[in-house]
Amino acid sequence: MLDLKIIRENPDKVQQLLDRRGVGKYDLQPILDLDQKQREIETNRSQLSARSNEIGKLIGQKIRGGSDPKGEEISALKEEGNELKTKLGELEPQEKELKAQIENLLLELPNLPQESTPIGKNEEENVEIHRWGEEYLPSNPNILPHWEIGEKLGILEFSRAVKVAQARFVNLVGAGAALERALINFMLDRQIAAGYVEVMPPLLINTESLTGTGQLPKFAEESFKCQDDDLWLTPTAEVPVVNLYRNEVIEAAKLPIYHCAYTPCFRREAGSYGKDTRGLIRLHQFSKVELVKLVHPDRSETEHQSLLKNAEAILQALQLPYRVIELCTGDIGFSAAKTYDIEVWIPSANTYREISSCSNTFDFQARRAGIRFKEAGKKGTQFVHALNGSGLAVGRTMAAILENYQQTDGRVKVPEVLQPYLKKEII
RNA sequence: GGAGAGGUGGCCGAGUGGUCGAAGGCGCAGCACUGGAAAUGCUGUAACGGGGUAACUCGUUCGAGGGUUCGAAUCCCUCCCUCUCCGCCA
Repeated sequence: MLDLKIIRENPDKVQQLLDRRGVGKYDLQPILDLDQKQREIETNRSQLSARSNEIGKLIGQKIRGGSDPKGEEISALKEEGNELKTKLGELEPQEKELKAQIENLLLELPNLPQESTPIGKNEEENVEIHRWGEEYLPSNPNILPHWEIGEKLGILEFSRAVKVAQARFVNLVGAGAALERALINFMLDRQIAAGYVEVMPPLLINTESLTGTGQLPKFAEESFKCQDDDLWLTPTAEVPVVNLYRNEVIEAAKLPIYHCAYTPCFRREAGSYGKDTRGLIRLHQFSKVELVKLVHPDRSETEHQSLLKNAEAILQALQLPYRVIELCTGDIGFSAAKTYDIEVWIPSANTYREISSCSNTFDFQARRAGIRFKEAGKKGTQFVHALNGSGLAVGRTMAAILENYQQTDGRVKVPEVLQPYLKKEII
């Protein structure tokens, strides 16, 4: 959520930054109008409240001082109090309604792109930052797509998963299931060693949590919702993990907070019909190890860089070629001010595909979720900066391994760092 | 799901109709003492919103939302959550 005060004080600047996401997509004027009305009413209402409070105190004092509670003096004050109450009874609901309208509009506004986020209309204008591991590009010219080799090896079952659930689900068998577990453990072990504290949050999460991180109210169609409860299947661990601290005031000395979490993630993938219909790239359920940081605002850019490095380290250890791109203003997510995507080489597609997204949301999520910190001796509180990144998407990592490590005999070599986990050198 | 008890400031905890934004403690900050520190003493210390350059000032907030009253942390209603006991269950 954007700071209403900043919108009010710099409407042109805010509008200009929002326009970088797409001209004409967001209009601040309705918010400014409602805000002005709201403040007029607030000024008026608080004056009446002040008098009303004064009367209340006065009556108490007079009665204690020996005035007749049924006498004329007290009755006159009560009368005035009642008149004020009638007026307040009209103003209060108006003010409340205006505040709710402003809140609703603010919740629908995306984050402001960071100044340094490259300006662009869509993904075509993202900027490549660097590539890594071209020496590991596979030389085998006859690589089968991962879903074919997976089914051949009997470790991926798509049609049986469809029978149990529906399209875009997979069943992992034998070494497939073991590889998934190995990847999860390997990723967690590495990130724990890098300083992240592992958490296993609830996978069913409430509406307030999804609102706190920005998935709601705008993107309700992206998540699975339980019919009889106010609970949704988590689309990413970012949501439960960031919301662990919702409405908390953290001591500054406790920052930064680093968490890693393995969770299954559930996404409806509405609107992506026809894209990546085969394989592990786009499923309704997938595993992911997520990194979350809550940090002091002064450190957030440094922390963003190191978060990216932590995600990259996994691919380097697995010796999978990848590139890092910086998303342009037209492609960054709703809550993000700046995002780096890591894309891994997928030989069958002859291209790099997203395997991690590392975003700095600045105070956008913290303001929505009420995550603040207090510095000793300083008055008031500040919002933390919340950052998140995948470290990494497990299914896509498996896809990359099944292809990049595919041997000419149709078997798949196990990456060296995974061998201790899998207790196997080849699948 | 049934019965009972509870939810108060960064934390703990007192407070059953007015002088309560709320005692006391912890924590934190400043000062004194000290070579320095600890201990001790004194002082200060809620958040959010409006107005004001500022000093400051007005309002809101005691789980959430309604209600009673001139006046609610305190009384009433609904909901959420926590704890104890019972039931069910991996």
